[in-house]
Amino acid sequence: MSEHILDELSWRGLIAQSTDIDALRRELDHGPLTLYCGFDPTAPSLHAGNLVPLLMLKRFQRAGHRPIVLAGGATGMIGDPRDNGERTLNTLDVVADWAGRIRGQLERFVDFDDSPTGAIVENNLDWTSKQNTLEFLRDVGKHFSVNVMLNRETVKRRLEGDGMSYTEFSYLLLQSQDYLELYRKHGCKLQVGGSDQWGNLVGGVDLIRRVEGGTAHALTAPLVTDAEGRKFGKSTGGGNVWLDPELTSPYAWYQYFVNVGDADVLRYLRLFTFLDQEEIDALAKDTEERPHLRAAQKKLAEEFTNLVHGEHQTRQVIAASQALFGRGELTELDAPTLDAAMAEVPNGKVEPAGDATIVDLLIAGGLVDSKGAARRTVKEGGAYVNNVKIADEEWKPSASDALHGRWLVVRKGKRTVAGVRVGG
RNA sequence: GGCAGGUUACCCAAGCGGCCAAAGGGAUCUGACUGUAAAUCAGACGGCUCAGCCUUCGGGGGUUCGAAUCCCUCACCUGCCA
Repeated sequence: MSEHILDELSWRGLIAQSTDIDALRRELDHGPLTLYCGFDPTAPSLHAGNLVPLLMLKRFQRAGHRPIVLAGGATGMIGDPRDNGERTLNTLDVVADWAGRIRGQLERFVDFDDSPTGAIVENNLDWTSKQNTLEFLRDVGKHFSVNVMLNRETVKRRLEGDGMSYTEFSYLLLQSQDYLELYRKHGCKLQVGGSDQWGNLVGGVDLIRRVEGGTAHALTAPLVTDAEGRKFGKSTGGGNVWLDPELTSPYAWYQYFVNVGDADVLRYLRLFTFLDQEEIDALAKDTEERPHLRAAQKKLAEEFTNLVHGEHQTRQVIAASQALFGRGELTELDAPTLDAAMAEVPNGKVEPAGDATIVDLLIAGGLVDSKGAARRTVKEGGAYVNNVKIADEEWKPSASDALHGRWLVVRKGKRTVAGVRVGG
């Protein structure tokens, strides 16, 4: 007998808050339960942090339950209130475009079939757009107490700060209505989300009880932060690590997770992979005894890249990483290996190869934003070509520097690499 | 609609006529130490044809030898009043 899904979520550290968990456990034991999680199109792609609840749906599906992934085509137009101020509304076109992209990404993480556990995809715009205002105010709004809404943490903070528009204030009602809709349409009785969603989830639970007299559940996962308390999945530079390979290349994605700190890696393995306790314990031991091998980080990066970009792509980026970070000399790489590695990292080109200086190479590879920054890098001793430190701003590569006649491997600092192709 | 306060670099935030490319903190980058880790220490952190020059302090206009700093005006934000 395999372990109960709630017990698994518990040891993985995936349960932050829940409504009556014993009642939920009984429901789960009675056969397939339908559950959902919503994802608002606030960007053209999901990011790494979104995978916590998304994988949670998959875990439930594996345990014999039916997941609904909801693209927030409607809620994305309104904006969930956040602490740091009112959002700028995106145009309808933009939201629709993003919702479509995100929907495509969501679909890859759950399995669709005709069985009772086959996933369902919904978009809340489908029911929200048809609704008229009076209906909404009478049928939904009447069940919400402004007193209670004003007591929510985010609302309080916003009222003390820059205030909040009525639009964002209403967000709770929309999400609650979604849950009610899915409860009616699919018998959905569990909503999962990040712990910042708790208020929105129980809003729906209350609405279902008031309107339908039904019992529904809510379960949140902790907000994932690193050991310093920073939000998970923020790349260096502050931006998110995106699922869309156009926004974050599979190589960058892999590298991001290879570089996770020891203090975080085991937790991430529990949160983001399907490895069982035994496997994770073994990696914990490795990290303790042979930290320099970074076995846990490599496994995390491999599993996670696999999950998001597929096996083929994962093999490519691992090969590229090994080529660039391996012990061997770059000059010893054969042409196909080098070409493949260069295809994975950011790359650029210098046309009249003869005149390009190290400053130009750093720019061409996209490693720096300006010539000033490039000079600074050289001055600081952080510029390398083919793993050789370049200390002179005026340095120019000679023809023989180009590996296999075409590539210069330009590096800034210890681990940021780009390929620069020379000549035509 | 009235009154008051505010809008400074990636973020927070000082500056209130010259010594301001603009204090301080955070973030970020580089170096040292390491393990493509963390912590720590050091440096950097608008752009360029870089010992000099150019463009920035919500937008526009003005005063002045000189303005982020003073005046006018527009926009937006917040609060109180209507």
